[in-house]
Amino acid sequence: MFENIDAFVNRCANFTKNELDIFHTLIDFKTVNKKEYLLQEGEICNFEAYVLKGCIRNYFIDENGFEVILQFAIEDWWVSDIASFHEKKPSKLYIETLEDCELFFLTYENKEELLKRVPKFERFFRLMVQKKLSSTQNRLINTIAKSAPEKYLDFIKLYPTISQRVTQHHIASYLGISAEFLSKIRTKLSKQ
Amino acid sequence: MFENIDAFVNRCANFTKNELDIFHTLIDFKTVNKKEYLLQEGEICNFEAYVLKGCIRNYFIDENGFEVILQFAIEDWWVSDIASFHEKKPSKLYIETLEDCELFFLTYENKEELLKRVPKFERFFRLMVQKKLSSTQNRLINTIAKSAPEKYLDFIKLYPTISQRVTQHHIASYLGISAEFLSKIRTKLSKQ
DNA sequence: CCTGTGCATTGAACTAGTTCAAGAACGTAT
DNA sequence: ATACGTTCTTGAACTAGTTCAATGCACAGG
Repeated sequence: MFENIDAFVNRCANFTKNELDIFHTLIDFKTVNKKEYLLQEGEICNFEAYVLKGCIRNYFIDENGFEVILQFAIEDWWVSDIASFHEKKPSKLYIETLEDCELFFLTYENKEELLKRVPKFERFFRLMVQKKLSSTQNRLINTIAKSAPEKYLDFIKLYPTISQRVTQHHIASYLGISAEFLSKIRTKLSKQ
Repeated sequence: MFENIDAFVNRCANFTKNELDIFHTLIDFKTVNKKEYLLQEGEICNFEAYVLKGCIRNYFIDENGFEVILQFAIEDWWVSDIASFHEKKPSKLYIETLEDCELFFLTYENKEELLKRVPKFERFFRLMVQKKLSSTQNRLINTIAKSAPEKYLDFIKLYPTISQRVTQHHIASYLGISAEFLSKIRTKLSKQ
C-alpha cells in the first residue's frame, strides 16, 4: 500500500522505518470517483494529495470564462493549491479527477505535526517545492518563448502518458491555445 | 549592514542573535557595478544572492535569439538560478545587474553548512521557495490568460518601483510582447 | 437498431500581436 | 553647440492564433 509513496519520499531524503511509520499514521488513503472535485474556487485548500492511481487536473477559470489547466497529476505526482494551502486563503483553482483515483491526503495540521515529529521532512518538502518551482519556471519560459506547434511537441514528448489519457481540449487548455487550433496543428503534423 | 537581510529571514521564522551571527559568517557581501554578469549561460550557478541595493535582471535567450526576462530583483529580493544551483547543472540563464548593486552571496557549500548548523533555516528556505512558486504560478496564469494591455497594467500595479527603474524594452521582454507593441499600448492608454 | 451526447475536424472571417523600417526625443561625452 | 548612442514612437504589411458555425465520428443508453 505504501510502497510507492515511500519510494517517492525516499528519493529526496533517507527515512528510517520508524519515521515512515509516523508518516503513514498522518496520511489518509481515499478513493475518489471520476469527475469529482477535490477543491473548488473559494474553498480553502486543506490538503496536499499524492496520486497512487488515476489522473487529475488542476485548473483556473479566467475572467472570460476560459479554463486554463495549470497541472495534470498522474501516478506519483502531488496535487494541491499551494498558495491557498499555506496562506489559508480562498483558492482560485479547481482540482478535478479525470479518472477514478486512489489518493493519499496530507492535511495542513498533519503536515505540521509531521514536521514537528520528523523534522527531516522539512528538507523533503523543500526539495519537492524547489523541483516544482524549477519545472514551473521552465514552463513559463516555454509558454512565453515558443510557438504553439513547438509547445505541443514539447508536451507530448515530456508527458507521453498524460497526452494519451486526457482529451485534446484539455491539452489545448494546458498549452494556452484553442482546441481548434490544436486540431489544425495536429493535422498539419500528421501530413508530414 | 545586516538589518535588512535579518529582517527578511525573521519574517519567515524567528532566529536568535546567535543563529543570525552564524548566518552572517556564511554570507559574503559584495558590490557589483552596473551591467555586469553574476551568471552566464553554461555556468553552474553557485549562489543565491540577496539584493541590499540595486536592480538585477534574470533572463533567458530563446532559440530565435530573443531575450525573455524571468525576474527583476530589486531591494529585498533574492536572485539565483535554482535549477542550476540545486542540481549543479549548467545554467540556461543570464543574471545581469542593471544598476550598481550591493549584494549578499550565499554559496551552495555555505548554505549546506548553514542548514547543518541552524536547521531552522530549512523551514525558512522552504517557505521562501513556496512563496516564489506561488507567485510564479500566478504569473504563468496571467501569461496564458490575459491580453497584453492587461498584463502591462498588472505589472505596473504589482511592481510600481521596478517599472520606473527599467527600460520599456525590458518590461516588454518580461511580459513576453514586443517593445513596439508595448509602446502602442502605452500611447493608447495615455489617450484615455 | 436508432439516437443523443461528447469529442475532433474543417473552413472562412477576423484580431491581437509581430516585424521592419524610419524618425523623434533625450542625455551625455566631445 | 554638435554629434552620438540609446530609448521610445509610429505606420504599413504581415502572420499566428481565435472565433464561430457546420460537420463528422464514435460509442453508450434505451
